[in-house]
Amino acid sequence: MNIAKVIVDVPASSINQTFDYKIPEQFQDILTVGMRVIVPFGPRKIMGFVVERTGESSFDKLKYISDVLDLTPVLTDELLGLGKWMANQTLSLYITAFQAMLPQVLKAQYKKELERVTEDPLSDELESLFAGRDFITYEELEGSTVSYSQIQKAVQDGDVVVNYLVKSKITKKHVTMIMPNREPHLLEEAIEDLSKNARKQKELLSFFIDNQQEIEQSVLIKKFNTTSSTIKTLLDKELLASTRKEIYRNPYDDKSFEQTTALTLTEQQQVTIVPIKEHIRDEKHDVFLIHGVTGSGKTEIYLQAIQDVIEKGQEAIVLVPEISLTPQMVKRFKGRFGSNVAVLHSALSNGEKYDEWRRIHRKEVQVVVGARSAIFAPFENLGIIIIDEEHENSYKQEDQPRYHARDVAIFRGENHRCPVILGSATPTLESFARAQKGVYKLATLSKRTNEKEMPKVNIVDMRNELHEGNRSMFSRSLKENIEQRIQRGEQIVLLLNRRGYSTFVMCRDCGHVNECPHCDIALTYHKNSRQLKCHYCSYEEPMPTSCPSCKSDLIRFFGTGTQRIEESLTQLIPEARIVRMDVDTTRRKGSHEKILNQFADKEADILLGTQMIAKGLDFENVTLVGVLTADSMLHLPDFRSSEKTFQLLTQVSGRAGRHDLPGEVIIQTYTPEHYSIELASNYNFMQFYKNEMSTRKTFQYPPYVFLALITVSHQNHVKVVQSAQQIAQLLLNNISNEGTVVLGPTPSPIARMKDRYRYQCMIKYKNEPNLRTLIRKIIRQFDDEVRKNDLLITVDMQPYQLM
DNA sequence: AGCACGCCGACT
DNA sequence: GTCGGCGTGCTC
Repeated sequence: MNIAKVIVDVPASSINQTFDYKIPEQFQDILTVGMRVIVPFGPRKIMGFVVERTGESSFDKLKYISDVLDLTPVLTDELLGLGKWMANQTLSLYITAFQAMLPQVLKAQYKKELERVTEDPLSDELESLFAGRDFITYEELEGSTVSYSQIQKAVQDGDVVVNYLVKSKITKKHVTMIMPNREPHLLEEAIEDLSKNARKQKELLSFFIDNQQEIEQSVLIKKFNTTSSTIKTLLDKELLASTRKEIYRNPYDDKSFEQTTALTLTEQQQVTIVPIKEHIRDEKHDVFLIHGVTGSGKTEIYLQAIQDVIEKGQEAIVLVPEISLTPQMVKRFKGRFGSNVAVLHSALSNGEKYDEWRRIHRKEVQVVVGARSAIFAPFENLGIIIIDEEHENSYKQEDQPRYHARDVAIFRGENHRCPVILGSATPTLESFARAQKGVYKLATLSKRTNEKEMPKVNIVDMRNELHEGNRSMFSRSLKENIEQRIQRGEQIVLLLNRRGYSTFVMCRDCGHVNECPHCDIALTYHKNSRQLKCHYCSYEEPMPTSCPSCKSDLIRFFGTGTQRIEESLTQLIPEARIVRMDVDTTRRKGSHEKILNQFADKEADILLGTQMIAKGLDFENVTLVGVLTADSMLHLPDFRSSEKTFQLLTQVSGRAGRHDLPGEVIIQTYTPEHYSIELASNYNFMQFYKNEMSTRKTFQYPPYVFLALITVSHQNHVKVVQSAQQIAQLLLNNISNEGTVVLGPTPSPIARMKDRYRYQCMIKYKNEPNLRTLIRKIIRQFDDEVRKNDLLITVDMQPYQLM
């Protein structure tokens, strides 16, 4: 077993296979499957993952592994299998799948340097560059006048060598610990020997006579109001000793969470949790879909199920959508399980993420709460996996590997024979249909734990407002209600559903719209910088003063940013104190929490924001929720737009009247008759499900069919169309089932991005067992084009964003 | 992907 | 002759 099969860190389809290496003697005992290694690959050195140990190889000129990077495997056997499965499912590369399962800092970085190996004089240029040193980096070389062939010659002559370095950017945080280095009685003697002036030294030594333990240097310095030089003197005399100890960054101070205990469950909660607990006890896999209205106590069910898992000595993964947005969620888990919880989310720094990951890896915690990628937590004894707000599309990764966390969760649940819980007030049609078919087990929580009714929802037809001369963004009813709440000292949440709606610039005379010169998309106006920016590339230009097309100066920006709403709201209701929450105001770390705390402390009457305020927020004083434009994303080219609208309206309505005060919701819309708006206002999920399912059936969309989306892009328009047509033709010629439909090629909804034209083919299929193999085969035929002519082909086996 | 190698035209 | 540009093929 002295050969290792390695997946190397080269993201190219021609390298998507294992490479065999001999294991040097000194690594024979320690090298295990799942570890990262450094291997020679051609002339350079790169990182790779060991996926198998074997005794034989069909390749006869094997090289040796150069180095081993880990003491314990970073990928368990299960995760290796998962990575392989995921790569096959999503048609991505093994190396990409493995990297996606690990924290960023474990990714290798590569450097090249030139080393001088001779005393003989080199060429003048090289000599001045080395300037007496033995090494120079390639960055220095690039900025110099030394030519490539000059180096080549020096290498050939054996005067210099090129070193290929593999660096890992692991950043461990250390503290210095101080401890006594002598028996107490010897320290006593030492105090006697010290001069009278050495007061601090004596104090320190007598401290260590009483305390034989180690103590952090910085704490010691503070405690005795001294400096590191005093300590150093004692260290030099070898009376004290010091070690460097690695510490974890703890983004949450565990002590600050008030401890909670299990609540008594309602009857509905009880009925729901019993079968889950049985599955935990019997180590049986099944998927449970908990369809529970907002406030029905889903989280308490999660917590009590996890309690069982912990008591069995097993582990739990909880996925929540973008957790930085819901500090309240973290609080609930930390409050119940304390320091037994690791938290992984996008707002953490890379170092913090790595620290949390290591706490999981070392089995120092049993629970992880986190966003999408937390599904890869390296636990080996999972007892439950929970996906809260199951319908959220942030569970789908939008770059390679394009996986859906729900699928990964179910795969892991099968591996570990443990239940997977999906929870939502508005489940996806996919999941709910599976529950109806009995594939998932459905549990319904129709009652709120506090027995309160859901807030009443009023729909305002904005067309009437317009007819009656109200051209503002606020209906009379909404304005009156806001004023009323402010008078009563209650609070208001206003949602601007901005997707597909932002502020573009248009000429009122000729209708000219300023577009990005590199992408087929209107530029967005940013007030702060007075610039027009493209959201897809980095292009920006100053706001024009006259129309570039007809020179008219009637050029205005249209649409509705939160900034504009805030301005007009202040005009309308001058006494209102408003806090705004959107991408602009939450960019800085911690600003998110700051805004929410400000609102919670009643320093503002109105919280105005985009979708990010729709989820998980819970303020007891909020009695009015207003949705400014409910239908703004209804007309996007996306078959899920009705579903997304229904979900958003239902979620945001749940923000009102969660406590003693009754809540009310006002939805403004230009299409009040649309079923997704009407049914959201009645909280009628079942009817929405039926309606939407029948449209999905008519137009053949999921869950009735599966989708696959192939996108082709290139600078040359003709080339894209040609290649996309060829791909569509190859698909058509080779599909095995008559029910399979190949649509397109059609231009993507954003037909050009970063100067590249984009065309797509959509495949709708019910049963096409060889589709993945077929697509892979077709793409391989374009390998040459991809490499030589900069053609780009991407495949999404489960598209959520059709852009 | 990234690197070496080899061929070619251009230039001191 | 020497330099840099690009196409080709290989990486255990």
